[in-house]
Amino acid sequence: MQDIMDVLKALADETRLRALCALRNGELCVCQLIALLDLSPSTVSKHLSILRSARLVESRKDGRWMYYRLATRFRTRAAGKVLALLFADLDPTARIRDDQKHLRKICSESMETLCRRLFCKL
Amino acid sequence: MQDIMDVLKALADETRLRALCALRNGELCVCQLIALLDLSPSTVSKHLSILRSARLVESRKDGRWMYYRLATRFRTRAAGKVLALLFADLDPTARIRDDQKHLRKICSESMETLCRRLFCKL
DNA sequence: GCTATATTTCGTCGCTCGACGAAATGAAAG
DNA sequence: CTTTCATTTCGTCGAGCGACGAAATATAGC
Repeated sequence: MQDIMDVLKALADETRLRALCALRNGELCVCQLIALLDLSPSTVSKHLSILRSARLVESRKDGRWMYYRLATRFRTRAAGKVLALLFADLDPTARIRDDQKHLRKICSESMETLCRRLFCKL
Repeated sequence: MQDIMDVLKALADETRLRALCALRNGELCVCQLIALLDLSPSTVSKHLSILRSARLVESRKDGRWMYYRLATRFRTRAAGKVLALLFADLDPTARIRDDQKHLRKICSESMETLCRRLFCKL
């Protein structure tokens, strides 16, 4: 029951749904998610830790960058299928379409220049 | 997006999941749900109004009793399927099994005697 | 070993949420 | 039409959540 509740509570937040949708096309660095979601690094990090606790995402550290991706094996039987259903419903929403467009722009940039823009106040 | 969020937020609460599971076998009166969930009438009523706002349940008034049942048509395409997946995962949990047992006892009683026990403090 | 930098942790603030009791509503029974 | 009773609405309180900035952590490059 707790596992199921963790998953549902993790899903019951628009920002986290946006992050999950963004990860559909493959792993992303935290700084790319910060740029996409337009929130403070600490806030984004907290959201990602909630998603990871629910086993909806997995993470991998590479040098100074931390990459997050959708989980491959889920904690509850339903989680994967629920996620697929949610994605189908979320795909056509304006917010997610905007995010996809925004994400393409973000990913076209190198991570060094992205981080420079994010952290050094230019 | 708001529709999807309403559904997910409605599902992200253990009490409301228990209520939904209880309604799988057919409609129930508010007083039966009060007895099952062991919460104050106002609290249960509030939970049910949240489920109704999300279009996960429908209601029907019959005399002095208000009956709630699972919705037949859902607001979002995913909702019905998500619910089915959740039920499959919830069914084997201890909490839901206890509720099923408890519910059989509650439903074996007439609503008059049930309400008498609930409201008149005997 | 420092320094710079990407991310997380911690503490705090304001808001939402779930709980309740009291009061309001509305249908039934007398 | 008044009373009774099932349910909902309202107001409030405490707990949890999402936001942030500051400080801590960890890795890369000098």
